[in-house]
Amino acid sequence: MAHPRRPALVHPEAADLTLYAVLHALADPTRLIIVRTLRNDLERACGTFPVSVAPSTLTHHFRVLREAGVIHQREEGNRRWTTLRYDELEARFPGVIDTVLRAAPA
Amino acid sequence: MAHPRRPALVHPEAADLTLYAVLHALADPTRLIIVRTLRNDLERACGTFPVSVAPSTLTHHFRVLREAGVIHQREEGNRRWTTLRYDELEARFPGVIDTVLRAAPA
DNA sequence: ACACTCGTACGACGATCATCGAAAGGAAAG
DNA sequence: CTTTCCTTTCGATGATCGTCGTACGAGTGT
Repeated sequence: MAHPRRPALVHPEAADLTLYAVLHALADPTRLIIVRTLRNDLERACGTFPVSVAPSTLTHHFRVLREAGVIHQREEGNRRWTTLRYDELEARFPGVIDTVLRAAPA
Repeated sequence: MAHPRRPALVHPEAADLTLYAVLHALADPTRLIIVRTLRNDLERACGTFPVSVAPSTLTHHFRVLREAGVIHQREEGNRRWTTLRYDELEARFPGVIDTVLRAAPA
């Protein structure tokens, strides 16, 4: 029994986010693609992001983003739906997401 | 003869900067203190930053910032003077520095 | 029941990280 | 010349990172 039950998804409170964790989460090409995609489309399933890494690597990046408070994930049947915690990030670190996305390569 | 001559300080061209390296450089409390200090005061000597790490650790952080293109350093006698490459950063990644500094804890 | 899909958990790998102490260089001051 | 000061290089440490293959669990659909 490797994983007896899917562990509950942990999302830090908005007040507990640190700028360092957010910046570190954004400082990676694959994760920045994820964030930019979510900034355009509201919600997406894990497998539908235009990235080119192995599935297990993608899971790792989602965890980094989730634990930094950048994304929110909810489960629905077989899929895991992901959204950007844009409003909370904007309230806590105003302008950071959009400024970084605007500076990021296309 | 450990270091026969002080190696010339390497500063990347503004066009060669990557957002990932800049974000990674900013994603550290000590380095963010350095950047904020330089945003206020134009130029400072290495030893005059309000940080609490060992001198050799400080040298490491300056190298990370320098190689990411965030700061510029010049030697003068015994001291090494450091400046923020603000105009170049602003031209390449508009708003990133100030937005991050505004979001950073005091 | 069966196969298929979606996404994860568990190692494992080499690479990089932040930190420090010790030693040393060069410059300045005595 | 000798001492002191500023900052570096080197080497080491333990931690974390990004990547992947493999195995698996839970849902979906036939």
